[in-house]
Amino acid sequence: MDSRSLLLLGMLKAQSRHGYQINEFIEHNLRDLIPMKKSTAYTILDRLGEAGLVSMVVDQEGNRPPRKVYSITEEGERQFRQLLKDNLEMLDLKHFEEDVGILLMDELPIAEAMAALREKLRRIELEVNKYEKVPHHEVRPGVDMAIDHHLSLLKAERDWVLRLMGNLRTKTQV
Amino acid sequence: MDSRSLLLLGMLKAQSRHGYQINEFIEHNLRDLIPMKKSTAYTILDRLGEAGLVSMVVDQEGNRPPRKVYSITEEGERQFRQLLKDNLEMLDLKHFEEDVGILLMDELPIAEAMAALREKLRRIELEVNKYEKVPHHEVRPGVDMAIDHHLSLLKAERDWVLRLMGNLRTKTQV
DNA sequence: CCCATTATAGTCGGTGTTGACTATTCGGTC
DNA sequence: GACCGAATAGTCAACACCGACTATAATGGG
Repeated sequence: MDSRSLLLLGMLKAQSRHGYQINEFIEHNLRDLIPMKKSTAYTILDRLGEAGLVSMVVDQEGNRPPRKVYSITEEGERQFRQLLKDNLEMLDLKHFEEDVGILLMDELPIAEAMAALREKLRRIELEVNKYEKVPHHEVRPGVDMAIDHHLSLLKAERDWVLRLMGNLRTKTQV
Repeated sequence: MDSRSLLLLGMLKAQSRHGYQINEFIEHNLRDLIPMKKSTAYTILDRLGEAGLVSMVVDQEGNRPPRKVYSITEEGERQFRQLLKDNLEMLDLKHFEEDVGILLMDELPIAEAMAALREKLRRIELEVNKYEKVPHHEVRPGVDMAIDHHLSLLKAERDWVLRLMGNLRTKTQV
């Protein structure tokens, strides 16, 4: 996925880091936004290295386990810029696993479907509350924007489920 | 992915079909909603067969290539019902590749970022128009609901991008 | 009569991702 | 002084999914 390369290049553009730092940052700051695991990060770092977009030097302090410090190259910065523009233009059409349930909903008694949708709504509310309580992120203004994005779509989902439940209710009464 | 098993079980619950029919239906009716490819469908059908949730009989007509007709079993129907309830309750938290770009947006001159966002907006509009023109689906009312779902979220995305562009514009003027 | 298309069945290798695992050193706690 | 957790580095097998490929028979257009 290109967005993962973009993320790593972006992190290294801000400053060179060693692997542990990179994975720490992702785990602590981006966990819900872009879940990328350690092993994936290492794979992609290798690939970026082979492509000459990042370089790596070993940094040994005393007897400590050595750190491998990754930096972005000039070619990497060019690529980064292009990837970033592509990403901003991109409309990533998602396919929703939930739609399968929607599609087949009429195979279930309405009462059970409604119960399931109520549960879903509860989960959405929980998630909305969680994100609304997240404090502002100082270092990267982008983090706030991404969270706002998340929230907007969660709320749209909530509204849609509410509308759907309304429709089902009137249909039952007919 | 469980939703793919659910889809196949649901299709076979409505009626037994042979592999070609299944893939045809998905390709013609669900292409944008749940993009599942032939090879994946066969893999999952095999797995469902091993688990005893579907059965298969060969149906040879004359000299034609034989058809393998898949049917749902009783155990399959039980599983289907459970999977459907799970799916309706599910809140599938998506991770948005676009958020990587949002996150790193401040690495790009504002003019370029705005241009990219305008392009993105254009793509959203195209997609909205496309879906708004899709006629009602007679067989499965669920298809209409799923499309409505899609549209709701697309419009939420559009609104969010518009808001973001508004923010950027005022920020530039400060 | 030939050829392209459609109806029918898959298979198989490659890609991206992850979870679980393995090492080593240092700085504290019991 | 023994032991645990955090800091540091990865590796590797397994999984889901897909794209490209292979086969055969009937059918219809030229």
